Amino acid sequence: MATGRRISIGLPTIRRLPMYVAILEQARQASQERISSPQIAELLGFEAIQVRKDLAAVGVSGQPRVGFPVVELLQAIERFLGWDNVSDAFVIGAGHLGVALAGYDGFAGHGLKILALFDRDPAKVGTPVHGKEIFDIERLGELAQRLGVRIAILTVPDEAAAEVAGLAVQAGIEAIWNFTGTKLTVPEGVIVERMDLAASLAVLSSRLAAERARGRGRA
Amino acid sequence: MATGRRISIGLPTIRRLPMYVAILEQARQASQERISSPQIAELLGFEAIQVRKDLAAVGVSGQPRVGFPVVELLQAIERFLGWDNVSDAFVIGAGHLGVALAGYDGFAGHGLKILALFDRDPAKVGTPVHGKEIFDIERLGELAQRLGVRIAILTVPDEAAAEVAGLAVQAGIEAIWNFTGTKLTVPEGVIVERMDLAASLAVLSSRLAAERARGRGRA
DNA sequence: TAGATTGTTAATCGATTAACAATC
DNA sequence: TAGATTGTTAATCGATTAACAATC
Repeated sequence: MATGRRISIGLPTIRRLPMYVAILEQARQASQERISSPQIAELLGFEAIQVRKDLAAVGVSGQPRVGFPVVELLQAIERFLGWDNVSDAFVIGAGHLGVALAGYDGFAGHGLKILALFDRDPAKVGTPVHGKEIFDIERLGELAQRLGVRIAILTVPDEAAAEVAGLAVQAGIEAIWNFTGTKLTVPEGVIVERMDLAASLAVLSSRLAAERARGRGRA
Repeated sequence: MATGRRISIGLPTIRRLPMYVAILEQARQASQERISSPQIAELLGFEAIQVRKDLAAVGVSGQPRVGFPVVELLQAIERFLGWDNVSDAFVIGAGHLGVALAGYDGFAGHGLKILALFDRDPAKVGTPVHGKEIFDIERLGELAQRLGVRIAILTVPDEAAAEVAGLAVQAGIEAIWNFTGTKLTVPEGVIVERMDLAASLAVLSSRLAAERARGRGRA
């Protein structure tokens, strides 16, 4: 029942919250009113105690023997994540990845709405994709101001990332979701979150390499 | 100098290794022969002690007062990650994201080569993208066998993920790079690595939400 | 030599897991 | 009531950071 927004909540917990959201949405769809930590743990493949710890962090209490209220819990997590109201965003870099993200409809449920794309290439400018306009990057500041956009999704080539991030900051962007492989340096107060393809691939391929090293033979 | 492949190396370390690779490649390009942990730390924005710990984990020694040998270190990390020889992969799901990944040329340097795509939609089958054929998913087993492909990059809609992952496992796929929002259950021995868009977005948007909650006013 | 850097050993920190009393 | 589940407090585990002797 408590709503206290805790000062600090661990990053691992925050990264797990979307999984709870997915589970809880399923439960709501099935008109399930309450769900217990062992149930959630079973569905996600981890331990009940971890579920309870995570849920405690967002400040919703359960009821012994019954579990947690599905709708209330869902709302609390979405509120915590800021997924309860929509934030507008621009995609900068209308390459394959940028276009793919602009067309992804899963963001709608996560409080993210992509309004438009930006690119430097005149051949792309003016040709809408997924019903969204592609503007010249020159117009980033003007349009960010006019539309009050504070989030940029950065999908330019690695070499251009630092420069374009600078433009974004100048344009008043407050948060950059960085899909490039480049580490960005930004003024204090600007949020950068890296979507790290290479890190994920490293985990996959190192495991594969380890397995290969272990299991010789077996033609 | 030592090459000992340590039994267990922490996941956080593995996820940082690609950053070292990027830095080291730059250094090599600049014909720099040695690089010190403070130098690397400066470039990546973390502490020298962490760099030394990470590098120790892959088993290359530095020289006091001089630093680490750039080329040797680079090779050691790439060998550890399995990025030193190419693994073939299929993209399953020729939607926007799948096509974007198939066209991404950054994988070449990371030991990953996408040979072809698969989709269920007859309209997509037979129309190559980025010079790569799109096959009917029915042919996954046959082609995986014939070409010896062991990695699948899963970019189908969430609802189809579980079923298609099952097909992939049946086809002899050993490692799945999962770009869907669905948690996959696979037989023991099959590697699944999740590329978690939602987790990353959660970190970004929760920080934004926290900032918004803190800094009222300031029109 | 003097001094910067490595690598080891210890201390700190945070996250996960365990144990269990409180609750309905 | 009996028993399942919560939430708290403690224990464990692993990762990061600090301190410092060894090295060239």
